[in-house]
Amino acid sequence: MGGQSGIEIGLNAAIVGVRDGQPHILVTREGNGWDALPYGPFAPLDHRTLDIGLRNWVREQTGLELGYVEQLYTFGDRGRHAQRGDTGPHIVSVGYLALITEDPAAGPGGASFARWFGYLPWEDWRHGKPAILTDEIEPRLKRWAARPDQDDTHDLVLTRRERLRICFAMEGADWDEEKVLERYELLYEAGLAAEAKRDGREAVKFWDKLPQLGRPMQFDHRRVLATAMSRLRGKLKYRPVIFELLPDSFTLFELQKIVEAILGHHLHKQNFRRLVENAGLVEPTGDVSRQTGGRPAKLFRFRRDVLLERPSTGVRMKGGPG
Amino acid sequence: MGGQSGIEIGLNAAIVGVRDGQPHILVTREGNGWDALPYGPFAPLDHRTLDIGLRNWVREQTGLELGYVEQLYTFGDRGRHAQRGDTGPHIVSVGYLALITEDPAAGPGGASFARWFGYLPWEDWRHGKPAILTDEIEPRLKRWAARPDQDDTHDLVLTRRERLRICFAMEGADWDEEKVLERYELLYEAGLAAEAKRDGREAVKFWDKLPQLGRPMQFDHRRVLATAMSRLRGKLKYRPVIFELLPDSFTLFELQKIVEAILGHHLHKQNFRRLVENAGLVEPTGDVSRQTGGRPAKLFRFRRDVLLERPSTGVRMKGGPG
DNA sequence: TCAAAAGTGTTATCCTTACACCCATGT
DNA sequence: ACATGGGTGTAAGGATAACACTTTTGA
Repeated sequence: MGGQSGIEIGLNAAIVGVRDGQPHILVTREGNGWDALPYGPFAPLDHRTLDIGLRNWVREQTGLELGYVEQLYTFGDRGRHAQRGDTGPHIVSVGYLALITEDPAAGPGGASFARWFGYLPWEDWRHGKPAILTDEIEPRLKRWAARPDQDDTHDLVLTRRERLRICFAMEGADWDEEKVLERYELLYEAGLAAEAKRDGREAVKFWDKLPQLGRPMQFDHRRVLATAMSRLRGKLKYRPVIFELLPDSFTLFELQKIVEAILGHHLHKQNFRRLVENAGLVEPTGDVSRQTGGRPAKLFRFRRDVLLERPSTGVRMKGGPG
Repeated sequence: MGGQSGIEIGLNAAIVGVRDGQPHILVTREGNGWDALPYGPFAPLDHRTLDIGLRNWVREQTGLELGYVEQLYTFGDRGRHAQRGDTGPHIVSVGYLALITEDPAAGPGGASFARWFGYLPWEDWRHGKPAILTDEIEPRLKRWAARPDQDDTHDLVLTRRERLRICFAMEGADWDEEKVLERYELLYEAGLAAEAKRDGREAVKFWDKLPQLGRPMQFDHRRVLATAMSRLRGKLKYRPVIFELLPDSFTLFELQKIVEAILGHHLHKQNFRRLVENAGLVEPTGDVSRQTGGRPAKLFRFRRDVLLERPSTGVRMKGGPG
């Protein structure tokens, strides 16, 4: 077996917060114009665990004290962490999802908040099917699916056409909001993500000029972001994680708007309210908010007791009219 | 920030298969009498990805060609990978779950199949509440909960008593079959897992003599196994992963018995059959099996098409009479 | 007065759960 | 005959999804 040399572990955090009712992530803007997630190497001599390393590192860089933190996945692909020369150590990156309540103060590294749909615009169906899907992505994916897939090393249980059907709801299939990562990875594999070109993938030769399909990111950070979005969309439905993004008190409408922003589609108002209340997720504070644009709304707070109650509670909900 | 030195990435696989209707895992028996999961270091020069590294490594050691493989979690705790002296590199371990259909041939390393409930006996409720819980674990956990928890570094959202209630169904709460990892970690933290003593944890001083609470494992492998069991119990309910453990054709009774063995409790027969059939998970092969001890049973096979259909299909099922 | 959002009420449908019962085979 | 597991039918209950409608505020 070959040598074991020069491994470094990178900790990346997709730190999600809400500003103006929209989900944002904390990014740093690099010199080459590509955004990056907050990133730091794991230093085992300083940090007892990976989680502690991540927290310490984010604190040092941005002053943020992270609350909810969840490990997502560990990626080890050579070639997706490359930048030009690539003579450094092999980097294995551990992705994290963190949820915060407030706007972070801009840290020394110049971190700032950016809308997360800027990176994955095809994931936002709140205003109907995104034009970028119909106009740009689908036609190209169809061409890609028509080619044989001998060249790629993918477990060939499914054909390209079947994968398109499942991931991108082609041929009348339903759009599965949780398949964010699968979609991004497919776009990368098809050479439609700008990162594929940067990494020197073969499939890119097939395309002449490509519009920008979502803002690209440094290293494999867009993949980490996609993983974070997948996880959050899934977890929302069976754990009360959404409240890690909200202030202490909020109206049901605010809650709904944020859930919709995370899921990327509209929900049915009346049923949403009833489900949330019946599930015992919230309790009224007694106050009302008059900033609603309409009738004043009761303010609610998260009932922390639910963490001690039923094993699974979340905001499970199918789609509905806007 | 401190130095970055001597990191090694270990790949561990909890390889699950079925023998005699019971789930087993592939283990190697080490010199000191403690079992270990198949383990190998990640060699980035040889392997393009972590998954490929794991597959190659398992192939070399056991001759097994893994099918279904899923990354579980990456653990970086110093002190839980220690063995006596501990002067080696810091080891970050990436845990995997793999499912196989057939008994493996014993590999050169002397790997063998062991019942997975041997390591986590409190997880098997198929014959009622396990005696080891009532007789050994619960009384000790109550004593542990009565002590203050100043010494441990745990995010103190919950008290020890609340954690017991949630993880171990104390005070009338329901047993959540998916909390396998949380339970094992709590036992470790309380010093009730033999690994805690090996790792030199403080809490151990509190106990005089402890019976063996499940077979311990080398390094943090029992934690990886617990993670695997948690994941499998959860995933079963929304993805058709169970069929990765079954031969091409099987009776519904065999299917049910294996699901029960994974979940650790009995299911309601009639409803199980209907749910599985209604969900379109299986189709009859046309043959029957006469090895049933009763009326011959129709043989079924997994309908691979479901992978192309509804976004979530699995064997979701609440408990029922035995 | 109107737009915007807060709220209430009702109903159809599906899924889960539970119970009752008959069928075919080997010993 | 009887034990064992295979297999079918049906009904109660709860959760979801889809409607329609009223109320209260600010502009």
